[in-house]
Amino acid sequence: MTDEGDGRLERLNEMLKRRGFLLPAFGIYGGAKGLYDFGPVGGRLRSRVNQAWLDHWLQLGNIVELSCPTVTPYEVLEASGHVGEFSDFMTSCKACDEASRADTLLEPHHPNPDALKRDELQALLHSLNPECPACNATEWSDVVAQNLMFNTTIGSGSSGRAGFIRPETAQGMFTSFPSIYRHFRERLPFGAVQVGKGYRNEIAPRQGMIRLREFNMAELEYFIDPEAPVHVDLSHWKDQNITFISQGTPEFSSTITKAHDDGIIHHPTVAQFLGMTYDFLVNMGIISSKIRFRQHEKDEMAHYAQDCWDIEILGSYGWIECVGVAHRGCYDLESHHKATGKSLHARREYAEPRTTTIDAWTINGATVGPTFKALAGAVKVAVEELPKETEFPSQVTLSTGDVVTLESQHVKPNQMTIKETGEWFIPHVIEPAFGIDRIIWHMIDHAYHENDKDGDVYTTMKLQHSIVPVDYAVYPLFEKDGMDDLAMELHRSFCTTLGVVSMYDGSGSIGRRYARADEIGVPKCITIDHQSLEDRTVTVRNRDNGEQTRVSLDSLMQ
RNA sequence: GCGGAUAUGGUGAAGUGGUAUCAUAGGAGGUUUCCAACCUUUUGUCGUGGGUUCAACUCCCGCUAUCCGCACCA
Repeated sequence: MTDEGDGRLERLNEMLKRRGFLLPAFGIYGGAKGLYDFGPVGGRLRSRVNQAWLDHWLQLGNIVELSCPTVTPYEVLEASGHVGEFSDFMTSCKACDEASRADTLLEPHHPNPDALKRDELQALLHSLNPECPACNATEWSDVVAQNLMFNTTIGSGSSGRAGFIRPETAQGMFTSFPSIYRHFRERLPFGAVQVGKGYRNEIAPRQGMIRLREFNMAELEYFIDPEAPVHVDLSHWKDQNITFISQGTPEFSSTITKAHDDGIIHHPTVAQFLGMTYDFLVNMGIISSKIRFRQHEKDEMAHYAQDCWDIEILGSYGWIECVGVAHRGCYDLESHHKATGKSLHARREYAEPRTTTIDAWTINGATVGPTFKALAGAVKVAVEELPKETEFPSQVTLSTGDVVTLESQHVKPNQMTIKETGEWFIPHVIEPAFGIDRIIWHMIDHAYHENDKDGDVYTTMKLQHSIVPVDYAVYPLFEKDGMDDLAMELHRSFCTTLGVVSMYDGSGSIGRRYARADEIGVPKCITIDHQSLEDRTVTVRNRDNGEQTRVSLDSLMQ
């Protein structure tokens, strides 16, 4: 086998271009860094993976699909924290105007300038005055954050509004929370999924499909009541051994079920989603031994996250993070709630209504007001805290420090019963976020097989049948004697069947056509030969073992 | 972003101061009753902008992109 041999990655990339899986975008203009086309073959593959992903999560039964805009107002991403965090700190030389990264300038003077905050960088820059690499001057402008999001203006001219092209799909689902909440009759838990594009203006996109400036992502935002008991059956994953890396531990093998029982995975829903993610990846053809779950270190996690896992896949570029499953707490909804003042709460009804009986004193507004004027508010608070046995007149110390004497005319008995049937809270969010491009890359990487055939490399794409770009290739053995007509009839029949992709190929020898089909992973090739003309039977060739079976044409056309 | 290398048909590569070669792939025709066969024929190329020159794919400079390190990486 030449599977791990030298140059495999180069041959794979060359094939992906030649066959139209993946190509540099805008190639006739020289290409554009970090931007890729899914070509004539890859386009179909991508859309099938997207659909498979949606179908997988919709199985939960309480999930809706959303599609939110990529163009997003500035304020949304400011509230979410992206404006602050997706940035590099830049400064410019006052003499020559050359822009430099502040942390880079300070590298000779500080052990770890990356870790500094903007103000610290600026203070250090202005005290040390490093030389400009371009002109050797030592005067620097204030440090500004240069954002890694693509910014844009929504609308034009003076009425234009600052915005960004979204760096993730999640924010649209958070800002849609009220309508999702209403859709689900105000009953948690529920979730929203979205498959779409995200954009990050990376400084250095690298490694083909691994770091892109425009990428396909798929996210689920699952909203839960943090106090509600969770009923999740994790027994489904009790037998699958998976490699884990937990906080502060070396690699070890366990199952999702056990990792949750051991308290390594903190939340049962996180465990469930890790299991569902594992199932999805394996269904897509990812080799199970090349999947591992890595838990974020405490200092690696975003401050609001309660638990966070990367699902990494081993491929030609090493271990690559392809999915993240994060328990984000109430951070996102709370942030948008604070920024807008709009309610992003859910209601939790008590099992039994809680009644509070008050039997004490309150103020008589008609007399307290004129008597105490500005202090009346503080008087009310103080009076309502007095025990029922209090006798008047009475001296009371207010929260302001003032001491007042209350006469009986200032107060009146306060007797009431308050009944509360529930309370409002901000739901917590558990978010599986998938990098679809990275997953597709690894599907291809794992499906790509090279065999030695008469000294040449013979390649077969052993993609899962559910997501292959082409389901059937239909060949006339020769394009004459009516074999071509019969093949075209079968091809047309396939094409009119919903969800089936068929490819007619009459060019070249039959062996060459099989080889072409193997290279893009067509599971079944159907050949019309002379016998077909007599008895309407055809040969069906299996991609993975080359075996041929003879079946009736009409059974295929149904 | 820094350092190094590279950029020639769809793909992979040679090569030269006088508009370019090979393999493979693609189209057409023929042959062949099933795994990249063969024959004929055909399509298509020097990343981009500028400079030097009678003449630049070739030399020089800029840009863009790619690859490898480093750095960065939600």
